[in-house]
Amino acid sequence: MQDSEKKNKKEEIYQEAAKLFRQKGYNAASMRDLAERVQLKASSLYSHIGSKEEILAKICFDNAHHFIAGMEAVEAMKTDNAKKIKALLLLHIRTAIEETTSVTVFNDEWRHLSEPQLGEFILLRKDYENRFRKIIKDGEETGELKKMNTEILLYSLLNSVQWLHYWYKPEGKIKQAELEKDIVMMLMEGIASRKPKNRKD
Amino acid sequence: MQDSEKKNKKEEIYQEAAKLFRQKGYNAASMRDLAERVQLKASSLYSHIGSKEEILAKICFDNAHHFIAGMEAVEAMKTDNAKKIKALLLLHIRTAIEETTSVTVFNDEWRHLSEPQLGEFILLRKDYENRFRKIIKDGEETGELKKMNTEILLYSLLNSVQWLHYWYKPEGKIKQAELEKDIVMMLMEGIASRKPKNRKD
DNA sequence: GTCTATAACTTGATAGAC
DNA sequence: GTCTATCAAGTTATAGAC
Repeated sequence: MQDSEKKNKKEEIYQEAAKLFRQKGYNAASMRDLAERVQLKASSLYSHIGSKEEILAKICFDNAHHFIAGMEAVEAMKTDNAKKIKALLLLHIRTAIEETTSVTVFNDEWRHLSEPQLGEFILLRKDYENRFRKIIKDGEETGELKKMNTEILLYSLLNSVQWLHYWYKPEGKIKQAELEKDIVMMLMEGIASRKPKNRKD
Repeated sequence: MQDSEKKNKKEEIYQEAAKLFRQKGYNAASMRDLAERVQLKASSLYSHIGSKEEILAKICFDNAHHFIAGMEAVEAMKTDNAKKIKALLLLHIRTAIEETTSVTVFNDEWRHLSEPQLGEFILLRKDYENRFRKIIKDGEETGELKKMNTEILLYSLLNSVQWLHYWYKPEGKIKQAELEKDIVMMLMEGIASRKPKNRKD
């Protein structure tokens, strides 16, 4: 089974739609556009899918559940909070690399969902953020993390890894291992080099 | 002159358009929408502006020039590179707070520009990034910055401050001074607290 | 400058033949 | 399941009266 050529048309539509939504944005992407890319007429799409928004919803909720599953795995880890945060950063980095297209749509286009799906999606986001916030707060209490505003810390971390797809090209020069190492180092220890001012050792 | 009420209609249209583009995204925002908000019929808008895209272009290029002007000021500073980077972070933070709406549209909606404006805009972006990259490289050479991949450092810094508007509310609890202090500290020195393991002083 | 009317087009989605 | 034909609604923008 040469998986790249034929296989399931429905699957092909979903994948091509994600690419299209990513390239043009949800609203600028038309069903005629999409149909052409899967070599169908626009009306034929509706034998496979229910509506344009159904495609967007599937992409958004699949990714939301993926991140929540990752969060559950991290919460179950028996380690300190700093390691849990590192694990979450890696979850974001790896997903951004392995599922670039769909995670981009998830990140950028979810707001074009309409109610009641929009509300449900926002609840899932909030749930994820709350559980991330809990780990940060625990880390602050144990003294693993610097004393600073929890919200600033939470969202600065998220921002750093949530928008990777805007510049990182998996096929480019930077390898995944280097990306993971440097981002984690930078966020945990900062960009400034330790000043060898009062060195003793 | 009660600046909030009457004044210039053209100015009002631009400001309201920025709000609308931010709320709905450029494509989902209609000229009828916009007209209603400035209490005109859609056709009357065209006595003040040339086209929908002209509004988007103005927002995008105004902001691009603002950031490039800020970059020029920083380049002219007679300080080390770490301080220049701090100054650029503050430029982003302050702009995000003071010009939330327009900087959001600038950040999120520029890709809906059409050629040749799109190409020109991308050149301005690249120029800004190149000049930022130069400061980082200088800082790496002098040993002010940790040794890590320059691209990762550049874009992680930019990501952290470019997407502030997604969570920071100027009218919320966190004050601007705290935001500036914590973000700069976090990026320069990381989130992990110095371990008091081998303390000597 | 603002309006009504409308041109010219694109949108998501459906009906029904094959 | 795919097609042609089409609908109803929405889009930006213009023409021309006032």
